[in-house]
Amino acid sequence: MTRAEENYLKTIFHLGGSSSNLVSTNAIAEQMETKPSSVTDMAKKLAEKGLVEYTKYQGVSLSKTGLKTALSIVRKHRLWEVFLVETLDFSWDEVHEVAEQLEHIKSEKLIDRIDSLLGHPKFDPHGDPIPSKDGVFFEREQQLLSEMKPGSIGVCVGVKDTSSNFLKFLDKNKIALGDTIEIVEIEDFDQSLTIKINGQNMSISHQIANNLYVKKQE
Amino acid sequence: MTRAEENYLKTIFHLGGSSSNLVSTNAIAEQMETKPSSVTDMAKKLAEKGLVEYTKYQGVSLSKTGLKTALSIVRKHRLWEVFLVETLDFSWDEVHEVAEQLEHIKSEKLIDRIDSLLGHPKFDPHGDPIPSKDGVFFEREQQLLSEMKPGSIGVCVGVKDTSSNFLKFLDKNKIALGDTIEIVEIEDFDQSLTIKINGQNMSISHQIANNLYVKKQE
DNA sequence: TACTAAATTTAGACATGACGAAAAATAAAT
DNA sequence: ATTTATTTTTCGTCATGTCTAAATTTAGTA
Repeated sequence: MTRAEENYLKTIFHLGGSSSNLVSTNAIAEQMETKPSSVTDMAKKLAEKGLVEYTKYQGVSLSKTGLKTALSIVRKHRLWEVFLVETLDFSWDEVHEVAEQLEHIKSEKLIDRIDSLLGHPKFDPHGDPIPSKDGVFFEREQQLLSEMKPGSIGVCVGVKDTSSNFLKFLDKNKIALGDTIEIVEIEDFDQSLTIKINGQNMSISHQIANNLYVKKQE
Repeated sequence: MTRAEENYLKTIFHLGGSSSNLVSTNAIAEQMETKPSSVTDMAKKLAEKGLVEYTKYQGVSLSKTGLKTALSIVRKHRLWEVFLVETLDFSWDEVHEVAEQLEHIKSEKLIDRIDSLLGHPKFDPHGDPIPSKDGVFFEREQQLLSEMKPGSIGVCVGVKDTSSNFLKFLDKNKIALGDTIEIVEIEDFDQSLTIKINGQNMSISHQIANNLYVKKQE
């Protein structure tokens, strides 16, 4: 399994291409910052190897083994992110790039030991679930903060955008995973929201709310 | 800098190709388990980039920047080995392969943090010195056990052969770095030695003694 | 339904890194 | 000094993964 192949599988997974759900060549190309023609080439190759199902002009989806492989890479990526934050004091906006490299290290023993060292974490620093060794993980019930109604209360459980810029913004404004957020008001004009967090009211744009996952409190 | 280039630089370094000392194409090919013709190709490329000096039919040696690069890779390799042993409980015969992969991870911050976490170790699990960030390292005074005379005493400080087989043999026979070894006798017939270690006499072949570095005690 | 626009694939090309066979240079030996 | 053997290089080829330009298919619209 080459690095390129692994990256394609991972991308298809992130675009939702599991359980016969088709992902378009264009979508993959855009996500990977490559050209559609390159994606077509690779789609053929992965289909040949039985890692994806591919029908010309229709798109690709992960096969059973393709999904298994993708999950193992995602598992490694997320565990390394936890390691970088917990053990090496990286901040959550610095870990992605490095984890992109570390996820390709081939050693089952290594990732198992990292997993143990960290106490078998269930979520990465951005709140994304970490698949278990056999590919099981629980997609947490969550919704975007932007989908909540005024008056409702939620706990911040994850971020959609993991760009350094967005994460630094959250740090600067003292918004962290685990914080409780109450929607005070939503502005009709621009959908910006007033939220109550850490006992204080603050205003955030729709775009911010659209990239924060919360778990609704009853 | 590609992975292949890094591996060539590392190999040239290990074959002693620094400070204008020429290393032959054949030697590199053998060490890397590749063909001399491939080495020639890469030698040209590295010379083009100013990482080695290369004269046709003469051999290659590392340039100043080539040496610097090689040292940084060796540093990473050895620090990762320490990490695997100290933090993740790998045994010293399991670390090489994984470190061969980890040494290519590109993140200065990562390796600096690993270095800190480990307390800035000076030697790797096989006794090889770890270059500092600016490429300085002290080659310890050492000699092969096979070069010692009967009656002399030394402390085991490193291994020449780092193969899993050899290291497992040492484990099995309770020979570890730091142990004091006295040469009791050398057999004329086959150069096998009787040594006193941990208060007990044992016999080891010349080949074993030829792969153990000791520091002579006065 | 026919036409256009968008998405996708094909075909030819390139860079990297490796290989084998044959040619060239160096080293060794008579 | 000339032949022989060894080392090293050159040359053509191949696999991987990418790209551009052109051709094809699909989808959308009049």
